[in-house]
Amino acid sequence: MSAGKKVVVGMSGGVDSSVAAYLLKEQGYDVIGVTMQIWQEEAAQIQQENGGCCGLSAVEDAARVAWQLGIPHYVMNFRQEFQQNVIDYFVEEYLKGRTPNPCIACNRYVKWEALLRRSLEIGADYIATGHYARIDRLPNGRLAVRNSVTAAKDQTYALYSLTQEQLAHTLMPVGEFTKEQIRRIAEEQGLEVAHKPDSQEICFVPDNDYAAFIDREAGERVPGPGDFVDRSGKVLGRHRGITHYTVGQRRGLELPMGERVFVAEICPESNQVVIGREQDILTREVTCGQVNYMAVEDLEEPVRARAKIRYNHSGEDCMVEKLPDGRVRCLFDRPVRAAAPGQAAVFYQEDHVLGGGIIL
RNA sequence: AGGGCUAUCGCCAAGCGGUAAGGCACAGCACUUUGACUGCUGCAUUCGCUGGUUCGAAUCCAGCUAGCCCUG
Repeated sequence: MSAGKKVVVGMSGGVDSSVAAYLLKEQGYDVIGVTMQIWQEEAAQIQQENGGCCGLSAVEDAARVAWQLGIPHYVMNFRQEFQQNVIDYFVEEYLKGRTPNPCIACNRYVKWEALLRRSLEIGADYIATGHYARIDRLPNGRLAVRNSVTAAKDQTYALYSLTQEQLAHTLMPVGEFTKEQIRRIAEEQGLEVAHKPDSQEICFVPDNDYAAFIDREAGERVPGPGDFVDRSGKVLGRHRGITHYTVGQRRGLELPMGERVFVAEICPESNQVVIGREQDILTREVTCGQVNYMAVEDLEEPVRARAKIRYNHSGEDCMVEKLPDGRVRCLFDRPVRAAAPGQAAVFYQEDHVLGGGIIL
């Protein structure tokens, strides 16, 4: 069934996508390696040092792996798409006092819209990535992303926005293995990237100082210092600008309140950052917009599910209900902490993705 | 320039003659393919200053300085 099928593998130069390419080739696919160029050269050089997941620096590594595997390798330029849908989005969200997840935007707009479209244009049947996730056909006929065999390496959270059409043209061969197995396969194949460190942090922010990055990108538009206030409006101190904070944050507040305090809310209009105690950042309910349904076509009735409100979240049982206006309300069995507007809430049933949306 | 009270880490705060608790803040590390959270470690050879008593004082005494309060 895989014979002759053409698949474009997005090769970042890391272990995962390298092994993905190897596995597909072994399975008989006609594999083409593609590395996406997504940001400026200068930044790429800096990033090279920390082994980013999606850097230009990766081109050389990817090309070498492709050569070793005996598959063609191309570089595609997606800088504009990345700038617009990931970087600009990231900056705009912070300016609005929200907390974006750039990986989700990158997956949706760059990997699965731009890369998939261009791959189909050049005659490919699928695109493949090195994500630790699997795609299953459910009894109801729908395609859904499912947890990888290794819960520790699950990446389904960042893939909730994929459409049926996109899923039908996607392969994720790495999802059948554990990270250790993948590294071992890379070693066995003599791939130099076998021991490359895992990527982390935001790939396009070289020094991990995202606030400074926003300062550079937004320039004049960056809001200046303002007041830290408590829930009653009492001024507690001065903050360095709302882009430096995110809901649930504790460190860096420089507020000796005698007990641990957190950012409870960010108000762009008044340029205030509301400070609260542990209990103040707990919530039982969250409303989401920009909903994508995956395991179901629509949500007729409220259903039980387990929701993750951030990438690294074990999840919390809840009731998911579609509102008349199309938004979705999530009622948790137990309070969740620091649900940040801008982050995604992804709903799971069993081990597959039911759908998800952006927290309002 | 009458009386009273207080002066211990950036903030708060234990200590009451036996050789400086704790919390918050802060820093580093760990964790982490988003921002966060979390965890671990570190953080006053010194107790407003100067003398005195004592084997030994942040703890007792005296003076000085500063702040607060009450009377003028």
